[in-house]
Amino acid sequence: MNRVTAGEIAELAGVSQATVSRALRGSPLVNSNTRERVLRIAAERNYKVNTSASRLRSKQSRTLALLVHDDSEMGSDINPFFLSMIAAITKAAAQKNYDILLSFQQFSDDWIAEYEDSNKAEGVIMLGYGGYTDYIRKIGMLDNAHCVTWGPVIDGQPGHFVGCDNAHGGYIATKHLFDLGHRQIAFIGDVSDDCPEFQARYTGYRRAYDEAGLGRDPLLQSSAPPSELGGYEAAERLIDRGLSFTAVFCATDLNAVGAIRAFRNRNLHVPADISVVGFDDLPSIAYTTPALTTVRQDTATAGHVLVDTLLDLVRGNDVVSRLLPPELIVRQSSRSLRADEAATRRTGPRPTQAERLAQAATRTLDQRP
Amino acid sequence: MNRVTAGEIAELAGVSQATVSRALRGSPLVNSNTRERVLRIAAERNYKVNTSASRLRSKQSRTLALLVHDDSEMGSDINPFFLSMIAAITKAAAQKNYDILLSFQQFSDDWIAEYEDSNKAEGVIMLGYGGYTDYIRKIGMLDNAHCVTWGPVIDGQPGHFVGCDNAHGGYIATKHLFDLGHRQIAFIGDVSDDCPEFQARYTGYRRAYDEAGLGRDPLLQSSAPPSELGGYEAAERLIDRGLSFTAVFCATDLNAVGAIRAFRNRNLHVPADISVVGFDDLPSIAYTTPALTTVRQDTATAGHVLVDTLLDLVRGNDVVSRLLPPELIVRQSSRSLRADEAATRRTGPRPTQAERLAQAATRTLDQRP
DNA sequence: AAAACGACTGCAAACGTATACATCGCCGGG
DNA sequence: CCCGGCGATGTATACGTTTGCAGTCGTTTT
Repeated sequence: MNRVTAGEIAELAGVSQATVSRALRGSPLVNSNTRERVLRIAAERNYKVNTSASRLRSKQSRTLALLVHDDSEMGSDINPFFLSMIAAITKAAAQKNYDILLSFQQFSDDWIAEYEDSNKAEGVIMLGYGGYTDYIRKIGMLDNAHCVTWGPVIDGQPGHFVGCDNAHGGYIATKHLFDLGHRQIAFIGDVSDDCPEFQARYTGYRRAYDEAGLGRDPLLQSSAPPSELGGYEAAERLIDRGLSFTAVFCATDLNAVGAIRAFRNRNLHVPADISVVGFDDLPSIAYTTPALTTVRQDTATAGHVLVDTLLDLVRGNDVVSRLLPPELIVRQSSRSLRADEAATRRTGPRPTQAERLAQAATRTLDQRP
Repeated sequence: MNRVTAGEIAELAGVSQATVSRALRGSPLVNSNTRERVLRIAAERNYKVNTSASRLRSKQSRTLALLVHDDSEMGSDINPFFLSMIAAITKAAAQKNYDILLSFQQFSDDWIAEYEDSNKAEGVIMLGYGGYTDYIRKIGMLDNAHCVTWGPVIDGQPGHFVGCDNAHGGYIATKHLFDLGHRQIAFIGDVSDDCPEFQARYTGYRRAYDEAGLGRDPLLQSSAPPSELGGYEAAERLIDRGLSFTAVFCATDLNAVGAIRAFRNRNLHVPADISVVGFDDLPSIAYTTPALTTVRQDTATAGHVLVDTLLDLVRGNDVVSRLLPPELIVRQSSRSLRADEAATRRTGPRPTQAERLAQAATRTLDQRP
């Protein structure tokens, strides 16, 4: 720890310690010559402001706490999407000269008080508590709590939220498939009440259907927990229903990867027989074959909005929950039916996708976990 | 921020502020009845020690800085393995009552001074600077710097390091393949001087070969940058060399995923024709088919060791760089040749793996990125 | 010429805690 | 009966900064 103090710099510069403090903080009160001299000497001596003293006096910590939810006791890994969010938030905070205090502790009632009352942080950003709405609601009740949560934005819900516009994401994903010429598009995803995000994506899917003016067979929706296995099983159920469909929108990339595996097992090729679109743009999903068309949440923007919103809250400004627009990332897993049909006209008939789908519906499964 | 101070608690408890401080910090000086009363009142009033004041007075921040390397300007994502490390480090620190200050800033010379001199943190843990040995060397020169780096541990290198025993990891991975009956085992990975980690894994691979007492064809080593594409291309080169091999050890899971894709393209099945073992146990790699046998670095232990080492350094204890034992995670991507041979004896002859490999060597590639 | 002003700067008081040192009461040994 | 010692508490100071207030000095206004 540094032994050089503002007092010593003051002595060297021939001014008072107060002037040193003002010069360093860029106060307009100090003469520019004086400021320059002080800054030069401070740099020479490698002086750094003691943040503890500064914070004590100014009563500001210029620090935000970041609480990341962690299921790892329950076996599941931390959502890899979070790494991108954590980095984005930290960088956004750094741009505003705020530090980030990281924690994976279990959430508890007085967690926020713990950090704010002790002057460790001015506010808290919560990541991964989207499903824990009951907890969050409690926090929302604390009017004086400076807390912003990344998660589903629900009208009228107390508290402050920033999230991705999941409905719009579901809409553009599904519309993309319609634009490619698909007419029967299935949906795989968890639409239970616990997961407002997935419900919203489903809502967007239906809106795209409505807009296309096509009848939608409710049996094309297959519910699945947000995991690879969930997607696998949901896809099998879809096939076994014997319905005809040429594309699937999956509420999360994990579902999509599982679905693709299920299709492959039934000898259905992606994207030749079935186009698949996912959601989340999980970084490592890029390693799958074929590369997955998906909906990305722009984490850099999310980080900035989260930090800005929290700082507004801290400063007592009015704050509204905010929805961020997602972005479609087109990769090879979805392809145009129209180009397909043209090709078919040129090359003559081949087994149609419908025939292979019907065939798949009666085939036995190969071994699987 | 809290308005309740130790002085107010003192008044309510009928003691002096000093006694309150002592009671809260568990000093043996204070009578147990008094302590109990003070603690009760403090809890009632929701009192939290002001850390700024505490740190100013005690000159200890009870905080560690965590600097994570970030290439993202250069397009590549942050290594997902880091999320697990970040969480482990943060939890390990929390157990010692230390906070973690997170940063993805560009590394700079006075970064550590910045944090230590300002009393923001007592030390720094660096993640992802394994390749930046020239930078790290500079840090190592600063004797008074409290800095521990996660990365390759090289004898005689200045500075303090904690890392995985990559040589042993390469050894157990390769030995696993020998134990399954394989005799020709290829190696894919970056063995350039820039990457001591990968060199060490290669060393372990060779040690296993030596121990097996088998001649090792140097052409079975195919160099590859640590990416999926690198693995893909390296695997193609292996096939095109026309050598015979039944297994591959890849220096990183990314290479392994690429190699598996290349094999599939050449109609070689994993693990039926070729067994593959990776390294890193990247969380999302679990979504590949088949699930990848790999070598895991135990991040929980790594977190504890990093924190303990850094705290030793801070407290002036002697510190030695430490190697952590990796662990083999067996999944379906590697299988026993012996069981295979037994099955072949039962079911009669089928095209041998060698035949398919030779066939693959002459086949043209299908389209690829 | 006095007064008012503006641009700087210094003085000194907090901020809330930790801790060295002083104090106090009490007990037991000499 | 006194004194040393011990356990428990109080007193007072220092940690290094920020900032309200007062002061200085030179210039402009009346």
